[in-house]
Amino acid sequence: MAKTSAAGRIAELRRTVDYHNHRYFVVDDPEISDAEYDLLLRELQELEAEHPELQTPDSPTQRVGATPVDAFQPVRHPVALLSLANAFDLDELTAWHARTSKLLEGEPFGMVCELKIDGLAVAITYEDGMLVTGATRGDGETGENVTQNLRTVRSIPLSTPPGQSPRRFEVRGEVYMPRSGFERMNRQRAEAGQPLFANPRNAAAGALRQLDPKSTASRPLDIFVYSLGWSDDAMPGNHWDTLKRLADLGFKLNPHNRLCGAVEEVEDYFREWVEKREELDYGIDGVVIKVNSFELQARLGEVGRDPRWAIAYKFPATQAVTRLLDIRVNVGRTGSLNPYAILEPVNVGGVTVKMATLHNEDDIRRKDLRVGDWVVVERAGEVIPQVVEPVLDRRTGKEKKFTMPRRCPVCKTKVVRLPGEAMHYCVNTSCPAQLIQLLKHFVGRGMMDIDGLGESLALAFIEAGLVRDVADLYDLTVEQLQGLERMGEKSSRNVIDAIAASKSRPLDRLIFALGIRHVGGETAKLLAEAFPSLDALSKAEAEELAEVPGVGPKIAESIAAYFGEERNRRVIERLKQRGVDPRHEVRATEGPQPLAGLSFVITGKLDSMSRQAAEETVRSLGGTPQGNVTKKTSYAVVGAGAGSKLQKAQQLGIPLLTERQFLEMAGRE
DNA sequence: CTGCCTCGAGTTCG
DNA sequence: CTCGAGGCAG
Repeated sequence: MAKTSAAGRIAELRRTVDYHNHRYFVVDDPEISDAEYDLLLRELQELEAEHPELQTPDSPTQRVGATPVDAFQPVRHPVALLSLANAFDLDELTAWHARTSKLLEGEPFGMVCELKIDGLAVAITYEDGMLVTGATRGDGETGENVTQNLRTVRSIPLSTPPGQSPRRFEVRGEVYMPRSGFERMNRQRAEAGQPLFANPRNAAAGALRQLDPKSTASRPLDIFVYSLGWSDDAMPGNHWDTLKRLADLGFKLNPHNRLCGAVEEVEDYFREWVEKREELDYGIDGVVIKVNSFELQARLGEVGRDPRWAIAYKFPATQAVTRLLDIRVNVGRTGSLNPYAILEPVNVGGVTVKMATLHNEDDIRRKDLRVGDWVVVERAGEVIPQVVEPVLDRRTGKEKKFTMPRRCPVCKTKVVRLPGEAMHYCVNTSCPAQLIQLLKHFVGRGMMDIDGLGESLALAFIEAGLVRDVADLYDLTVEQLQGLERMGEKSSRNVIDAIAASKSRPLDRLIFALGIRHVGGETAKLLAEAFPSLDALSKAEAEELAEVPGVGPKIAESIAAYFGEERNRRVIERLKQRGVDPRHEVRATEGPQPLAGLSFVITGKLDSMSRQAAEETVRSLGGTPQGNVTKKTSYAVVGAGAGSKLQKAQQLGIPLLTERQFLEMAGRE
């Protein structure tokens, strides 16, 4: 190929590759396939190899070309990267807004809201349309030169459109690692036996500090540019328009930036993202609010190192450190001894945490938790707090190791731990602790569903000696209840009525309500299908029970053992005498079954119905609702605030449905 | 025996 | 929601 035509083709290829690179990595909307892109890139590489004199540093082939360095050189920032003052609640935000209004003498001002990305701040300088330097934030004054590594981040342009950008300018942004990429990378590292990164932020920091740019290039880094650091040409007079200019120049901006007029809109923005943060493929730890006009920013100035024209509004921390005051033990319905932590009250994610479950003795030992330790408590996304780990640096040596009590804390019976099992059990079936838990279970939703009978009333029944087993409930009278604390005639009457109404619960609910070990709602349904009455079930031998699909030897043995106990037989007998003896009814399947053979996972909050109702809908139309995403899942229905299940579904490539699509499928729309 | 998948049990705060 | 454990297919 003649030299001139080669030069022409190279220029054309660079434009085309740059364009598709931008579509793929910045706009996130590719126009051509990966294979087509690779072909173009390869052609460019070959031509450049044939004509080395035509090579330029901004060519898309030159992202990873540099040789490893020994150390990073310091880079002084011409304009310091400022830190931001933090606001932690709405009051502080309101106060900031009021202060700013006052300083501006009541002049109205627009604000730009941005997500505060959990990554690393960088400053990237361009000269004559070419990327020349990339540096970390460092202390704000001086950072490290990581140009070669930043060049490998595909969403950072190596050059900007000629003639449109200032001769020299600096953009600032946050380099981060997407969660999906982080997980993929950690999986690979695990397979390769390499140490894992604790979180995407550490992984991104590690990637940026690789001395060999080839290592950086293999990590899934990305960037959101959030401001112009400085420029030697005129740029727009406010932040919002500047961001738009930067997007035009090919920089990747966060799509959720928003221009707001009133402080209420800012609060809405914040509240919106507290809720939706889990939906993003990257971590955010708050929102940043900036006064839009540069002129007003200049008038507001700075105090110390913090600009007065911007504030970072932090999300409530999802982790906190507090003191583990004590480890106590509860007795569950099955007799299991459940250790839990008493914590020095601490605010985690906006609520005060005083207690957290510790699961079992092994778990405590694995984490090496000791009474008196300072511990990290987490409440990330989920509602339930967890004790994550002890803070070993703060140990004094006075902490005490925990051992499971040898006797039941309630009835003092010796506890048993079967070989191979994680839990300790109190085997005394008439232990009062178990009775209260069993009673609570019996009356609960999904079982006998007795309205108005909660834990405190159940406890009162037991303490007053009115109830010794679940059958006693059906002998209670209005007069007896009125004798109890805080029980008037009306509420007593309601409770008695609710107890009477529970006699007509279906058989499977009653089986579930009995609280037989290993028998939950699902297994109870299977049993009710196979044995049409309580009588039939109680007479079944273990072998017969194990015939039921879904019931194996363990469950069968547990059921047989339950009905083998004299005490339980008496309770069953008395329940029957009191009219609690439902028969399994074979419900004819009716209506169309458009979802037959399909399985659904409902995740997040739906607008038009509860999750239970949605699961019931699936079942009634012939489908199977699932609790967890597996590769056999046909669809995941995604509501608001979906979390780990959504992630899993995406990983496995399970088709996702919006609530609307789901309703259409179910023929409810 | 191993590796799914499913089910059961316990769970915090307001 | 998470862990542990049971059931079952390969």
